[in-house]
Amino acid sequence: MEKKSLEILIKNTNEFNITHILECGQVFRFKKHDFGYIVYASDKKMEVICQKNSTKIFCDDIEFVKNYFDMSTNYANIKKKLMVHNFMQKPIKEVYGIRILKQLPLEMLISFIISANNNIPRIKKTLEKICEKYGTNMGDYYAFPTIQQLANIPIEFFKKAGAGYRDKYLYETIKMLSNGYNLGRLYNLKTEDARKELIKFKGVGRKVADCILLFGFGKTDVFPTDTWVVKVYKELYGKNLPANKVSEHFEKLFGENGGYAQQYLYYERMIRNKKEKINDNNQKNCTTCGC
DNA sequence: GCCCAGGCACATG
DNA sequence: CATGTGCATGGG
Repeated sequence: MEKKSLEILIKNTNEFNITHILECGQVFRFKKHDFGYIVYASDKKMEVICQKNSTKIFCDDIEFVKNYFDMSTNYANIKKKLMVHNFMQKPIKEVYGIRILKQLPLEMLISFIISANNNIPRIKKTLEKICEKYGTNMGDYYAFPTIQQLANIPIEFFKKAGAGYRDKYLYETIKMLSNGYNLGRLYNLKTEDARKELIKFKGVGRKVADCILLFGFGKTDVFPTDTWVVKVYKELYGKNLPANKVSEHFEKLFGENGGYAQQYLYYERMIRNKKEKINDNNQKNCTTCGC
């Protein structure tokens, strides 16, 4: 019983670049293929075909796709506002076309608890194992587990899946959820109040809460600060500041567009590090040119 | 072996 | 309020 697959065609512009959207660290359940990507979100699967001038997305629910990729927001307008600040120009030019995906709050809560002091490949692997074992079988993929399904997971499984010491944070958080905590209520709270609520969960501090607020609840006035953004601040202002102070600084500077600015700064800094590493390795391995 | 990764909980000044 | 420490685990 194959479901009918519908198609949406999106022109590649400075406001839509599928690689930058997926690789900028806001989403973990996707796989790269030679034709493009397959993206899994809540209980949906999206097949992304990359072409020269456009991107095709196949899914059985086109309205879901439009909402997921935030297609009703005017990104050109947002970028214009961000580029008032000179230091934003390079990141926006380098990693153009980022959009903030509208993801499932439950999936963000679990994903970003796992993300703390972790690396992206391992975060991906851990989430994949959880979905494969406990998510609903959708035929050729697995949905993200519901609260009821998550509540069936023994704590040992989280460690086996690679969550490490975060196993107890996941277990405690899921217990709170299955005892009736209403995550959806946070949509209607002001950012500051919603953040206080999220920090009540084990394994959720300021940074993890801000990622959930931005990627799960669409609160674009938050500016999540991780180790890379701390480096960005150091490079811009010449001094180190604790992460919460860095967040406060940029949230004041960018206001309602802080989340968009953060994605550009975070991703550009991370890409730059990756390039530097490759250069270092090339130098080490180079035995012929004497460089 | 070392250091680091989309930090947090917890203990202590 | 601020600062310091331990933490599972895999990759470079």
